[in-house]
Amino acid sequence: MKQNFYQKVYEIVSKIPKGRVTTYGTIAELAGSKGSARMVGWALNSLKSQPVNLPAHRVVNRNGLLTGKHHFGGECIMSELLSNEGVKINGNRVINFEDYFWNPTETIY
DNA sequence: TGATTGACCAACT
DNA sequence: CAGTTGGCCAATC
Repeated sequence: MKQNFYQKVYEIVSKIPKGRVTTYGTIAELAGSKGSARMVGWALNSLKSQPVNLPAHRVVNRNGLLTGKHHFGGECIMSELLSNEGVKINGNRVINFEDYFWNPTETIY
């Protein structure tokens, strides 16, 4: 069975290593639709009602900004989680984002 | 079924 | 610098 966009998103996000972050656009691209970064957010949004536990806090926007922080149930939750894993956060942005950036294609291959 | 929305991205005004 | 527009695709109303 072909994996849907959702399925791919879940798969990729669940594979994000601790202390790393990735972007919606990258996930969307790997999932098969580059322009569908919004769908990634949609998928993650559905996670709130699902029994799975994906590190969605490790997914940030293209600029390394924590755009989804408000959807974690709080404004500090996302930054707290990331900083707890070793990812330094400056307000709503990941410090040294390029250095923390995780490329799914390298791990999933 | 049609219209709206959505945790984005890029470009333009 | 802030606001708008177009694009992308699927879910929800």
